[in-house]
Amino acid sequence: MFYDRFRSTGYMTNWLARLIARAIDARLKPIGMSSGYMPVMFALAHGAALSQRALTEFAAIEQPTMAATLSRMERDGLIVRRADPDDRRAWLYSLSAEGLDKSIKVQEAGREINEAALAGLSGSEREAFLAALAKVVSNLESYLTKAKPADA
Amino acid sequence: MFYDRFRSTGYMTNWLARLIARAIDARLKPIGMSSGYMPVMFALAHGAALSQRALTEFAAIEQPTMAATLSRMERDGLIVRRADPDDRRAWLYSLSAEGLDKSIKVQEAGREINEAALAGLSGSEREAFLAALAKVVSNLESYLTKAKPADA
DNA sequence: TATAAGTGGATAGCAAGCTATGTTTTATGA
DNA sequence: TCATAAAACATAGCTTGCTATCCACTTATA
Repeated sequence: MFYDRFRSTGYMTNWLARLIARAIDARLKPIGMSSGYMPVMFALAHGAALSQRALTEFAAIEQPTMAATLSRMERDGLIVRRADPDDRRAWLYSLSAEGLDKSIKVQEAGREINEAALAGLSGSEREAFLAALAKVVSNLESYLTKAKPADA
Repeated sequence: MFYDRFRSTGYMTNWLARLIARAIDARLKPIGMSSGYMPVMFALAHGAALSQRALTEFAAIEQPTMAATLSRMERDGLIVRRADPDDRRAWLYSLSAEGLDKSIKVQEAGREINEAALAGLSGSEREAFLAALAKVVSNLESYLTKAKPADA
């Protein structure tokens, strides 16, 4: 029997990620935001001022991706940046008044979509699912770091 | 206690999808392919000739995304297309000799990454994980189709 | 204290998603 | 039959992600 993509972690995960992003974007677009902004909104929600580097690590994305995201968020008036007084290379980002206000809507949207996603799963099924997700992420992380030196 | 993104389906799923895509791309790039080609490679692997519409449905993506993917695959010599004799609007896509040859590598890469992803999970844990993924995808599908008419 | 190495960001260029919209052909129905 | 609706594909424009590379500034070291 050949490859059943509905039983492929890669296929299903990609599909699910796109569906969730679409659902989030549908909720956030009317208030001028989108799914890529979420990690930044969460990181800065309590008034923190973080560097691009810190935000990049928080969101677990690559630095140029974060740079582009921050640039769009600044364009949209959600964040402000000031020079880091201790390092002339760096900037410190924080939420604008508008961004702080909207960060509540972002949390609501996140909770709503997560709840819709897990509908019909029991408490223990949810626990098992989230635990498996964490395990699989960790597997892939080590798979990717292991692959690099082997090539060299 | 505030939002724990490591227990958010949306966050973890997005993270996992990116990790898997990276792992796949690392395997496929040396042979001139990438993760977005996979559904098409699978759909056409046994010599089928399908329309863009059929491929779009198979891959569960939007039509313009498939159009762009097919255009890159044609550029890379993996597929050929001929006019549909029964419908002058449509094209029929199939794998080139090179594409057919490479489709085996794609399946191998898919199996390898899926296995790496699920490492350390027991048989029943894998079953539960895949079942939960299917359930959550189906939840999101109906959430999205439900949301539209409510807005109108 | 110079120089070398390392770090924070910026930029270029591409892939893979999406929505919205246009064009051509096919199908329907009054 | 002919007008209209529907379908297949193309195109524009945007977001979010990646790798590779460069510049400027800091830090470490000979």
